[in-house]
Formats: sequence, structure tokens, C-alpha cells
Amino acid sequence: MAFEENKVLFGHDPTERIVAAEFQEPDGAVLFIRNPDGSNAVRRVAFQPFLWCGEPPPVENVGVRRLEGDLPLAFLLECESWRDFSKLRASLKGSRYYALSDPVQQFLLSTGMTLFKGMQFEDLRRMQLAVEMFPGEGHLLAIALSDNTGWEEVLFIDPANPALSEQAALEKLTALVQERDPDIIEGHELFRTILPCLAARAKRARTKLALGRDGSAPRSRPSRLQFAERTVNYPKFQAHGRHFVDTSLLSQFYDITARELENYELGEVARHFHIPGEGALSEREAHAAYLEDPPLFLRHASRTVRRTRELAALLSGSYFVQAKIFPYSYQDAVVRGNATKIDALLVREYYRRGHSLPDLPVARDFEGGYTAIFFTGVARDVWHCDVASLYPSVMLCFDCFPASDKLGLFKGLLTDLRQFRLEAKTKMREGGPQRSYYHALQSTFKILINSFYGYLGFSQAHFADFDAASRVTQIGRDLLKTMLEWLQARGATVVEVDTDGVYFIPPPNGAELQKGLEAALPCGIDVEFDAKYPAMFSYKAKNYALLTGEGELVIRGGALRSRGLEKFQRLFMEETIKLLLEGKGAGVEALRAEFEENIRGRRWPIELLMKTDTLQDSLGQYARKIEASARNRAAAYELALKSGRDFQPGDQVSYYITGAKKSVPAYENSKLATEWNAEARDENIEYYAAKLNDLVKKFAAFTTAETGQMPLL
DNA sequence: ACCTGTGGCTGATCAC
DNA sequence: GTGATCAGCCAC
Repeated sequence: MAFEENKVLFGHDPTERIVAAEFQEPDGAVLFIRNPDGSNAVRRVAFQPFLWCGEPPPVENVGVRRLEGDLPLAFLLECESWRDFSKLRASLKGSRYYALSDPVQQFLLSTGMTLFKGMQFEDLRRMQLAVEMFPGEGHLLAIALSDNTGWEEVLFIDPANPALSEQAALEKLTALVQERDPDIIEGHELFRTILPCLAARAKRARTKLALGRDGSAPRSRPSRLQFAERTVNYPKFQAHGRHFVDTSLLSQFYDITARELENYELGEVARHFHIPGEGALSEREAHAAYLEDPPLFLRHASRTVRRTRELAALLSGSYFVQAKIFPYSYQDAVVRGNATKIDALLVREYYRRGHSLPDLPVARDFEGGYTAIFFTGVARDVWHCDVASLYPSVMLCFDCFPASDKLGLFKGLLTDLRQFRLEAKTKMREGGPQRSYYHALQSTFKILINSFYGYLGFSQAHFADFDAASRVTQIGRDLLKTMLEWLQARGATVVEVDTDGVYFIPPPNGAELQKGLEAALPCGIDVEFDAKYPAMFSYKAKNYALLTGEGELVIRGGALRSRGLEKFQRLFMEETIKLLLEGKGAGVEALRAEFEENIRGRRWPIELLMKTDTLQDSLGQYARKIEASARNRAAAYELALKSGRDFQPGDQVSYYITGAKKSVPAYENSKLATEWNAEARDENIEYYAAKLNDLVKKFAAFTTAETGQMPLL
């Protein structure tokens, strides 16, 4: 394939079938390379740890190379061992330098090697791992294993039987991993549950958890992960010569854009992806089955690994492609951010050409996209048009590139990626056995293309350029306003605009708009009239609902569908919007009465009333902030503290409001949903009835008037 | 040790 | 009551 020969993108070393790279003290790397017969060759390669700096310090055992160009990081220093590298780093503290903290990353970046070249996803050996634990104490009930050949095995544990002891199971686990020799070990909650549990139980049983390809135990250290606005702490485990992939993390990355999952438990995610779940039990049922119905329990355990296997296959495609591109291990390609990865591409090519690097930029704020709402209420016959990939197009049409990119790589990469994506999409549509690979390729290219704008405004990127980022959004805003005025001048009623698209009610001769609008915009800015909707409910900026021609309802915006709202509120809004779009606003009163009856009659399960919050801070941080009056109390944290359980940032807390008055401070009138008792219900019906009333009021203006209203400005 | 960006809405809490 | 602030989540 032509694009796989692009050295800036895929790296300049063509070595194929590398399945893992590891650092070997003091100055080497070990490559695991897949042989045609399925075994692995182990190749040792010399490697010198290195870093970039402005002024080389007077340190011994360091090779100094002056780089080309006049950018600030003009020297490359190479060390004879990791020890020397660490010393060098310490001596540079406070001065201008840049170092990659991971030796494997250094090795891949400097050699231009990447993993998995010349391989298909199916060529990887992927093993799945699940554990069943005794609640509370955490001792193991079973370890379930499977791999992508279809092999499965459940190691049943019975403390009363020495042959089925925990120790025996852990030893068997280790033997199976060594025998089946997977490249990748997958698990749901692998980092936060499975591996810590296995490590702890192995320590207790005085058994070495020898999962590495060199027979070593996994290493672990505290790490953090960013999911859009959320930061999650997790223990990062690494095994020599293998990759750990946590399908719970894959699910969360998937949901950043999809926003369709209620939570990230295996059952919920599997349901979402229509992965079969017969035989899967709840935690409580599984424990009961362990004692009373072992065959049922075993079926449950094997169902868990099977679901993990299918989920991983569904969500891993893009990361497999990314491992071929970026100088990161497969495991790291999953957890590193997109802008960081683009930076690695640019830095790798500057390294290859022996060119100096820019310093990190000085960050500043800049304005973003244009958002406005012109009409609220129900609109009929609404069209949508948008600029096809607005920011990438603006960057290329108006030359918004990093000023410090002396080699012009940014522009070249963006241009190539767009071209490659088109080619991959064409191949994908042609079908054939490679179809899913081309799908993964084109979706990876799309993710990368869309990250280039973010890169410009990312303060940790060497080639970030805040002036360029600001120009991109300025031009984007101007283009949107041009479109808006053009449509309005031709009799369209604009409903709302956001960043790159417009919802509008067309004038009678609407069909002629498309060609004219495109002609009114600069060359290279393509407008797509991509959808027509029989009805739209426009509520507030970034908050609306669409009725499609197929009768499907699409709801957008936090005010209408946030997971931070109780389910009954989301349900009520959905039903109300349906009535509004059908022109039956008068029916809302009956809906309200029905909901109130369910609340006052305590007829609903707690799932409809409870709220689920994600803890952002650790409990310690929260307590310190409260102490310092730096934040307000919040029910989720208070309940987490009171529970005595070990809640971590990123954990979700579901709770409901208790008490009798409609207005109570939630943080001292709430209970965990798990403590709710269907026999002795104590949810605060006045509180929930009042919430329902507030909701009705919010929509009152729209239920009485069938036509939309102009907002009061 | 880790990190792509800005804009917008809502609920909870708290000071006034 | 009202406005300010924070936290959380969502659109693009």
C-alpha cells in the first residue's frame, strides 16, 4: 500500500512483525519478532538513551551532537546507560531540555521502528482474563481464560481442596500464559481490578505471577488517564514482552464521542454492542452459583471472558493501526492522547533529519467556534448543512500551520492523511476480506486529522502555535457567519448554528440553495446539505431534538439528555419532546399526572429516581478542599466517605434523596442507591415531585404555543 | 506523571 | 430570593 510507505507517518524503519519491544539494562533493546511458523525470534539491539537540550552541560560519558537549524533545542546528548541518562537528566534540572521518560519510546522514536508492520489484527495472539472474587475479602473463586483461537478454560478455586487451591490456580494461570504465549492480555477492569487482585493474591500465596515473556512478574506504578474532561487514576501494569489492554478503558474512550453508555460495566457495554450475554450473572447471583450450582457458575465465568474477547475485537482496530504508526507500544498507543501522538510523529522526523527542536510554546487563551440560537420551539421541515471537516480545511486553505515547523511536516502530514483517508475509504467500500482493516485505517486517519487543530492549541506540543489556532477559529467563525447571512438573504429561517453547521427552515425554492452557497465560499471549503428533518425542537444553544424521516428521535445537548439527570427527568423530557413534535402539546399534562402518581405512589424502581455522579477528586482531595472552603459539599462525596469503601477518582456513585421536605440539602439527605430497600421505601417524594414540576415549567412555553418563539433577548 | 481545543447548560451550594 | 461560583456533562 502506498500510504504505508509514508515514512513520516509509519516510521522510517521497515522491520516487520515486531510484536513487542523492551528495554534491557544497561544499554540495549530486545525485540520480539514473529516468525512465519508462529514462534517468536528474540533480537537484541544496541540502544543509547538520549535527550535534547539547549546548552550541553559538562557531564562525562555523554556524546554531544549539534543539530541543524536554529531552533532552541539544538543539541542531542546520547548516554551509555540508563543510569547515565538519569544522572544527565538530574543535572539538567531547571535548564532547557526535552527527554522522553520511557526507554522503549526513545528506542522506537530513534530507530523509526513501529510494532505490527506487515501484520493483520488476526495475526496477534490475544488472551482474555477474568477473575471472580469473594466479595469483601477479595479471595479468588475462579480465574477464567480464553484466547482468540476460541480456546477457553476456567480455573475453579475451592480453598477446602488442595488441588483446587488459590495457589494452584495462580500457578496454572502462569503456566497457561507461558504456554499459549499471548502478545496481548485483555480484561475488563484489568488495571483497576483483575491485575491488582491477582498480584495481591499471588503475594499472599507466595507464588510468582510470572506473566512476562522473560518469566518476570508484571511491574506496576500509579498513572493517570484523561477522558475528555475527566481524569482517572489507575495502576499501570506492564509485563515484559506483552501488552495489557483494559476493555473498560476502551469503552470509556469509545464513549467520549458516542456518549451512549450508562456506565462502563461489562454487562452494560456488551448490551450496547449486542454481544450475547446468556449465562452471565450478576455479582450476587455468581456468588450464589459458586456455592450451589458450580456448572452455572462456570458458564458465567466463561461467558465473561468471551464477552471481553468480542468487546476487545470490536474496539481495538484503531489502536492496532496506531501501533503501526506511532513510536509507542500497543499498550501505550491505547492510553496516550492524540495530540501527544502527533507530537511524537513530528519529533521523530526532526530526529531522523538531525534537526533542532522548538521549545514548548507559551500558552494563551483563544476564542473558539461560533454558536448561536435564533429560534426556539418546534420548527417543521428543517434542513441541515455543514462545512466538511471545517478546521482541517481552513488550515489547508488559509495556511494555518505552526510557525516553528521549519521542515513543513505538519502541512505535509495533514495533506497526506486526507488523501490516505479517501483511499482507505474507497478500499473499504470495495469490500473484500480486508474491509475491516480499511475501516480501521480510515477511522484512525479521521481521528488524527481531527486532532491537528487541537494540537495547535495544546500547550505541551513542541510545534503548538496559538496564533495559528486562533486564526483557524476566527476564519471558521467568519465562514459560518457568511453561510448564515447568505441563507437568510435567500429567505431561510436559521434555527441554530454551532461551529461548522447550520439548522434552517428553507425558503420555497430551497433545492437551489446548495450550489449557490458553495459558490459563495472560498475554494476548498465544501458545504454538504446532509439531512432534512420533518420536525425539530430547538431548546437552547447546543440543545435540540430532531425527528428523522424514519420517525426516529435524536436528542442532543446536556440540558435534555445529560447522564447527570435522573432517569425519570430524561424520560419525561423525551416523552414531552415527542408530544411537541407530534403537535400534541396538550398531552403533556396527562404525562405529568402519570409521572407524579408514580412518584407519590412509590411505584418506580430506584433506578428512575437515583442520580449517578462520577467522582473527579479523590476523597482526600475533596476533604481538603472542603476544609479550605475551596468547594461546596456534594452528596456523592459525602456518601462515598461515609461508606468507608475505597472510592477512586473516576468511580461512579449512585444515590437518591431522602427526607420529607421538598427543599433539603442533598449532601445530608441522601443514601446510596445500593442501600435502598424496596420493602421500606424512604425516597423523598416531595423533592422528586417538585423536580417534576420544575421540569413542566421549563417546557410550559412550548406546550401552549404550537409555533416556535423568538427568544427574548 | 499525565495532558487536543472552546462554548454552553444545569444543579447544588453558599454568601449576601 | 438572587447572584456568583463550582462541578459535571455535553456539542462540535
